[in-house]
Amino acid sequence: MATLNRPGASDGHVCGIDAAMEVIGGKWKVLILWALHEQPHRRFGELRRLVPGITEKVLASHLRELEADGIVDRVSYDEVPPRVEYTLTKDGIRLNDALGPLAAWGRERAGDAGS
Amino acid sequence: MATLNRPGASDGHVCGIDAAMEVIGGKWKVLILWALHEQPHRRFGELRRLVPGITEKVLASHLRELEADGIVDRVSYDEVPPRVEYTLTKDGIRLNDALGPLAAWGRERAGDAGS
DNA sequence: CTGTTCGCTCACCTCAGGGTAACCACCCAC
DNA sequence: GTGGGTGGTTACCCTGAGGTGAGCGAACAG
Repeated sequence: MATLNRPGASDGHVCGIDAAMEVIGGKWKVLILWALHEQPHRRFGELRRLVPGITEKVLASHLRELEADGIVDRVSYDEVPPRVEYTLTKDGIRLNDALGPLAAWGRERAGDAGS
Repeated sequence: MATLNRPGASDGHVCGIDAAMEVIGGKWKVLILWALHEQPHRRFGELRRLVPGITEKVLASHLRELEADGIVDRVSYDEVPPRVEYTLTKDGIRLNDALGPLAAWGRERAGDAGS
């Protein structure tokens, strides 16, 4: 509905999708989201193992961005050795929900040739 | 469940989302998709105008990638001046459908502060 | 004859996101 | 004391997606 060619869109986005794309635009973001979706309350090291190939730096920075975007919640326990847990916020859960159909589409076309 | 930590995923993807992300990963892909969704059968120049800020080179390459991925259909009429029309394929339409919830999520959090 | 439209293509350059790797403070097991 | 585990941080480098600008070949307006 003409969301695209409406010049007065709020904050530079022409439709909701690129607002979402800004959040999940990182290379590993969706994988982190997915890992967190399957098993909430993961720790840093667990996440690193769950997302094979990611480096600590990138995992940390992505986690920070997701936290800043209100997608994940970071809880650090003041123990020793230091323990930090990451969870999805309500917004993050809804984001993952919204990602569901997209995942289904991708899986469908990966399995089926997509005729 | 456990799609993530399953090492034997088909072609390098751990879940359907990153398969989808490969398709819509370009900076302007979703905008093109969205423009095509709102009004099918757009021409190159129209698309360029509909997606403000994109350059010809990038539009052309993104269009080519989308075509290679079976998302858009390219029909070139052998007239003069040359005319080319782009349409969404059935797969593209379903992709846009799958993008719907994501767009809703983005719009919701753009408008609402996300409490 | 010049300029413009149309749908690109080519060569070049920039820049930010991501990769590499070392390091930190702390504690426990050996 | 040494090594390993915790959860990071910092510095540097590097690749590739994307931006810039020009041109092309035909027709048509002026």
